[in-house]
Amino acid sequence: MKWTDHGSSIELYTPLAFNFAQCLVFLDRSNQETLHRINAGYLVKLLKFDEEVVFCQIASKQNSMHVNFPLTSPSAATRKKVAAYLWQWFDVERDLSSFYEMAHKDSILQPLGQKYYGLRIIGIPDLFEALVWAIIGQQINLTFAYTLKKRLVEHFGESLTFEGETYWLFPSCEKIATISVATLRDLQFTVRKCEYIIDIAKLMAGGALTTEKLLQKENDQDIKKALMSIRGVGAWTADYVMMKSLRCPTALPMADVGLHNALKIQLGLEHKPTIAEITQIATQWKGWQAYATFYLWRSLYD
DNA sequence: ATCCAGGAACTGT
DNA sequence: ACAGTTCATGGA
Repeated sequence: MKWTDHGSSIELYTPLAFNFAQCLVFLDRSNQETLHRINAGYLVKLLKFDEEVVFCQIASKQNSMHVNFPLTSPSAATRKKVAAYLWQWFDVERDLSSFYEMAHKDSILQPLGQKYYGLRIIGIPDLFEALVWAIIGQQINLTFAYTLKKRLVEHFGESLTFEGETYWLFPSCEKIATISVATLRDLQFTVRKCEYIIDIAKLMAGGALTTEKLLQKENDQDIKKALMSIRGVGAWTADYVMMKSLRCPTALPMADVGLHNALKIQLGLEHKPTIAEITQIATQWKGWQAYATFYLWRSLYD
């Protein structure tokens, strides 16, 4: 991580193949998003580390992201954690040169690699948030998924209001571990999803499931198996979480409807491609399946 | 109305 | 292992 701690602000130095504006397009894809906000080109996000809430304004500069704390004065240790979070969130560490090399030779990715050059996979560093968001999104349209997430966040998350706008933190697993299925049902989650989410909250609150434990596995197959052993986590959710939270570059959520739609559009097909066709197409993406998927998702927001 | 949505568990073969 | 069914509700 390359950064400077200025005390009242911090600065993260981003590589050439990094485009903040492209990342903002993805971050701005829903007007129901409650976990960050975009105001006149800068990004606002609430974070919390060790009981310390941090209000961050993130602006893009020439070769850096500049982060201000207009409402709180985080400690030096917390400033470092903020830097690490943002570095993770935007996948800044990743060297994309071989991805673009591959994309250049792939007829589908070639135009996307050029158009969205510098776009990073916007992650979900918090494993609990990633799992819950994936489960919420199972088999419902994205608009409704955002509605459900908003309800969950606004019922069980912490918030902070600044200049008339309220900013939210995703609820902790400890908090969700204490609520009942009936309580979640009231927010119009299905009984199954209530059970999945509360069970996972308990697993994580108890320390049985952590990012560290998953990353200690021998290989990605073992990580996927461990995730899929959790009730409510199938292949799609496992790959989604590996892609967005565990940062596995080869994760490929094969059953993803967004991926199917993007491919249909990019290939000019009448119908969505079959799993067999996608498997065939994806052989080109070896090592970069997650980035290929993300660039295709991005193509849905032009 | 009708189809489908950033699927997964369950059931029967 | 594999295919069909159920869950369950809103968006377009």
